[in-house]
Order: sequence, then C-alpha cells, then structure tokens
Amino acid sequence: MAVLSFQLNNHLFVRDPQHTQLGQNIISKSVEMIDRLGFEQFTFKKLAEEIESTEASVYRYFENKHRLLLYLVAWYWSWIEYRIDLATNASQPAEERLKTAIDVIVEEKKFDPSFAFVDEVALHRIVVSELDKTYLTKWVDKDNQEGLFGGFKSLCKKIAGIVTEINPKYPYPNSLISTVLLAAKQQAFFSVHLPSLTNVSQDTNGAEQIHSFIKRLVFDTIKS
Amino acid sequence: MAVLSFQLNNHLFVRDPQHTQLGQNIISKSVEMIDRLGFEQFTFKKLAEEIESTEASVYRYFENKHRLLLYLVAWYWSWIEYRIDLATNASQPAEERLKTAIDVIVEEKKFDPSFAFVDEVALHRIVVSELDKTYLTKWVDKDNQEGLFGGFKSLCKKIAGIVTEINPKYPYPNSLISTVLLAAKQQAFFSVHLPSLTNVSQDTNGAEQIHSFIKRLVFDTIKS
DNA sequence: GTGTTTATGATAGTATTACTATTATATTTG
DNA sequence: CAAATATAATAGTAATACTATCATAAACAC
Repeated sequence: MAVLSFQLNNHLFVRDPQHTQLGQNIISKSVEMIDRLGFEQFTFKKLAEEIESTEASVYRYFENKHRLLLYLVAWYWSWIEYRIDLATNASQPAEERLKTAIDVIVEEKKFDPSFAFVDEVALHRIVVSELDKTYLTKWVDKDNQEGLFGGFKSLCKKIAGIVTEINPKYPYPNSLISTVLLAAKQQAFFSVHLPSLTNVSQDTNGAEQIHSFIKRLVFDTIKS
Repeated sequence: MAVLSFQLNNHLFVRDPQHTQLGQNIISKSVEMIDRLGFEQFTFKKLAEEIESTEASVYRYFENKHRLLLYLVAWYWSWIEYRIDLATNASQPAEERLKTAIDVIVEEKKFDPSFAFVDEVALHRIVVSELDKTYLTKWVDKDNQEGLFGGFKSLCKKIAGIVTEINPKYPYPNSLISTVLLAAKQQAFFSVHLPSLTNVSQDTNGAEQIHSFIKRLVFDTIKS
C-alpha cells in the first residue's frame, strides 16, 4: 500500500511532524488522547509523558495545542476531500457527485491504511466534538489570515460549486454546504448526548438517518 | 414598564442572582465582559475587580464560569421563547407561527427594557460566539441530567411541534430545528469572520439574508 | 435595642496550565 | 572527525480556577 501524506499549510506547525518519528508519535498519540480526554483536559505535558518525551520537545513541533488541533482538523478535511475526489469523477452528472460527496461526509469512518499513524475513527470523533473550537476563538481572524482553515474552506467551495452546477440560481450554496457540513457533526453529537434535539438514533442506523436527513434537506432546497 | 424575570433551572446558580444587587451586577457586567473579552479570557477575578467585589463573592453566586455561561444562554433562550409566545397565538395557522418563530430567531436584537440589567444585544453576540461551548464539554451528560439545557430543548421542541403540525409525515422535525437554530448563529459568525463559508453579507442585509436562507431551507424540506 | 443569622469583603493559599529558557547529550550530516 | 541539529532534562514564571478562613456589616427576629 502506497504511503501518502497531505501537504498542509506550513503555518500549522513549527516543524513538519510527518517527517520524523517523534512527530508521528505526537500526531498519533495526541489523536488518541484528545479522543479519550477531550481537548480541554489534553495537555502537552500529559502527551509528553505518554510518548516518553518532554514538553519542550512537543513545542518544537507545535506552537501550542490550539495549532495542533487546527493541524488535526485540517488533516481531516484534506482526507475527506481526497476521498470525495477518489469516489467521483468529472464525467458524472452533478447530482451524482453531490450525492457521493454527502455520502463521504456522513458515512461512518473506518481506519484508512494509507495513513498508518492516524486513527481516522478517533479523529472523526474528535472533529465531531471539537471542530467548533478551531474557529470559535479570539484568534479566528489571525488564523484565517494565515490560511489555517484552508481545508474546510476548500471542501466547502468544492461542494458549493457542485450545488451551483445543479442550480445556478440557488443563492446560498456556500451557506447551505457549511451548514450541512456542521449539521452532520452536530446531529451525530446530539444523538449521543442530547437526543431530544434530534431524530437520529444512536445505534448503527444513525449515520444512515443523518444521511437521509441531509440529502433531503439539500436536494429539496436547491431544486425548489 | 413591568419588571419581568425568568424562572431558570436552579441548578444553574448557587444563589439566584436576580434577587440581589450584587447578583445583578454580576450578570450585567459579565455579559459586557464576555462580549468584550471572549469567554476564555473572561475570569471571575477580572469580573470581581470591575464590579469592585471579590472572587470569593462571585463564587457564592455561580459554581464556576461554565455555569455562568450556561445561565446566560438559558436566559437567552427563555427570552427568545417568550418573544415567540408574544408574537404568535394559537389561532394562527401553523405556517404563520413557524414563519414568526424564524423571524424572532434570526432578527437583529434590540435592547429589551423589560429586563433592565441584561444587555440583549451583547448577549446575542455572546450566544453567537459561545453557544457551542455550553455543550461541547466533558460535562455535557451531567449538565444535561441536571436540566441545564432545558431552555434550548424546550424551544427546539416547541418549534419542531409546529413543523409536525404542518407536515406530520416529515421525519426529522427536531433535527431540522436544532440545525437551523445553530445555523442562524453560525452564518452570522461566518459572515464576519469566515465570509467564504457563507453567502450572507456582513452589513445590515445580513439578518435578512440569513432569514431568507433559513425560511427557504425549512419550508422547502417540510413541504416536499 | 440586643442578639443572631446571613451576605459580603479581605486575604491567603494550592494545584494545574501554558508556556519560556538553559544546558547537556545524543544523532545526523558534510 | 567536526559541526550542526534534534532531543532530553530541568527549572522557572505568570495566570487560572478554584478553596479556605476570618472579620465585618447589614438585615431580621423577638
């Protein structure tokens, strides 16, 4: 199996973690720990202990833990976009491509052996719980200027483009896609923690229900 | 003008802040400060300085700053529900009531003199920026058990009920309403900070565009 | 009006966090 | 082999999120 890596905005890190053993340890252990502890309880000190390194060493890869989260989330969106690209091709009708994109966004994640040191299932849970924390900070504007949200913006733009192909007159393609990208995560979260805010069940049907909810939402509004 | 107050879940506070001068100072000053500093930068120590009291005294009203945020957000949702109740009546057709509810959710907020010590405009901005932080924590389940999200759940249920009146066969009323309640906030945030994720402009048309986006989204999907 | 409860203020202290700095020791590279 | 670089080890700092104690002032009960 070919070993792939994503070219991420290099403001996300101080030193690229994909290229060294320590860097890869930082990534894979932090995914596991943020998933287990939650982002607030996760610290570089605890991480350093578990990878048997030091806090100072971790700081040589990431300026702070917020940037590490941004990195992980950027990686996630790159991975999603890559999988949408794999699953679609330009010769398909736009509606087909939009359906596929929604499939990829909502579907239950499985470990992807192309990226050995990233546990995509845990990373998906992290994105569900922590995504909003990447931009709901006092640094949004600065982070945005540095292009740290590029992965999310690029994905949103790509799918919004398909919406416009289907109905060039629909006036809110970006709003629609950003809404459903977030809604997919939120409904998954609610199904576990605040079930009265959703009609999605927590069991294995959940992904399918979110899928059907969102597909209907999108197609109803762009085709009306 | 009659002075009103909301009966909020009493797990939200240690001592009810509406009943004392110090309590009211805590509320109004924390609204101003969280709006100005952001929730992370806001601390009880800074608050105590500004109201010329002490940290220990603030802790006699709120267990911690997370509960204070929950309190403010609960207050906000109670206020929204109250205003929807004012603006609708049971004799109206369901579609009319749903439109009105969306109006109230999206509309630009103005100071409401019925609640003298709360600056609703600032509180609205707080909810836009900080709402997700109320439930994206390791305490969600505990907080939920204590009923601290009651305001949001109650509002969601009420509006979802109207959706079901309009189309009893629509299978996702709660998901739809929780999605649009959050989308209204997110699109407002994006219009300011991440404009490429939205088609809503930052100027005074913004609220109207969000309104039109959401009204169309809701009615298209429940009437299809 | 005295005594008692209750609210607040003043002050101190603790563990944890999010860093920064320095120096020593490996490891890689030229 | 020398020089550069990466990492480890250790220490230190300011801020945060509390907890605890005691004094005083206001309110309220009789």
